[in-house]
Amino acid sequence: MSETGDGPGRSSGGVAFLLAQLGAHAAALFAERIARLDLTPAQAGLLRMIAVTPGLSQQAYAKRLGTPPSRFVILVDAMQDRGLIERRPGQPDRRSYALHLTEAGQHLLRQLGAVGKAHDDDLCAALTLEERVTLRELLTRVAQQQNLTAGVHPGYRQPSDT
Amino acid sequence: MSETGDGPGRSSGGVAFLLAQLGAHAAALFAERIARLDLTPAQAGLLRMIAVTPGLSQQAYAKRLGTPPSRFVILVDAMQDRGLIERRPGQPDRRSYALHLTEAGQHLLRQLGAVGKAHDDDLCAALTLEERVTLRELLTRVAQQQNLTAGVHPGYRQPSDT
DNA sequence: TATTGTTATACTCTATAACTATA
DNA sequence: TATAGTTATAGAGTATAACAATA
Repeated sequence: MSETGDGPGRSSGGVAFLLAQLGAHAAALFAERIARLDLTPAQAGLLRMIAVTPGLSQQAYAKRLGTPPSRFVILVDAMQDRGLIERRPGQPDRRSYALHLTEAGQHLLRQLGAVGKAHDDDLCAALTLEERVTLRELLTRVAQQQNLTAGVHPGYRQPSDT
Repeated sequence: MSETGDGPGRSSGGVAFLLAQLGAHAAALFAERIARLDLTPAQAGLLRMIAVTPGLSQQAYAKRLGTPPSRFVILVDAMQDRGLIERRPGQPDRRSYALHLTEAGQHLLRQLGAVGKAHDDDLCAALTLEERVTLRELLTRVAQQQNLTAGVHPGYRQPSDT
């Protein structure tokens, strides 16, 4: 209601603020939804990443996700224990493992896709179909110009307080 | 590049994913910028909140920010030590303090406004002025429909891994 | 007895770095 | 000697709950 001067499209927030606010909201809502599939956002991200590019080494995935190897191991452990992914012995380098989805993992991935679609629909409930296409197009352009690689986004960093 | 079916405006990400990705990016970039003013996102948020609605009690602000009182105290301490805000004895309830910006705090707030504007401009570099207005309008509608109170957004929750 | 602000404590999450096994 | 994966440890950040002063 009471902001500074009106630049291009300001007055009640600014695009950056709206993006941060809606981004946090979307992420929180998504986490809530996939919790019903017993998945965390990180697990869902890895599931999708392996589906898109299977057979890489753990380090390769960890690097793409921006996760340190130590953190990545427990992520893989949990998903392997649940039978969602498997570690196949590396060829020819026996130090490394190649990660692949199991049958169960592929099944869960399909469920995840449905959940993601519903999530998207809910979030865009305020928009017409045309507006929604427009929004997606604008956001895509911004993301590209900002050099954000499609497919993965970094886990939210916690802004410190002290 | 390779996604499931194309619903309304899908194919390379979906609106929700783009929002989460761009939101995290915008927040990280903003944190970086205001670090030059020696401010954390939480501090910047409080500064603005006090500017908009001065004289409330600590609990009132803490509640609005969704921060537990214990966390809020150290936030206020740091900003008071820097001379940005002051605690005035509560009237008539002497248990509470009323928070206000100091002269220095108001000065920093103006700088913060300039930084925020630059941040917004950078983020929207890919868009024309018209497109930027459109984007802001669409995001505002979505935010309203999702019941997000304008002015503050919750500190990003960390999605757990294990 | 309830409430404001504060301090103390315990817990979660994360990354750095030591370790092993292959190369 | 260097690298993939793993484990151990320490640090930061968070919230819960005990505490003192005022109502």
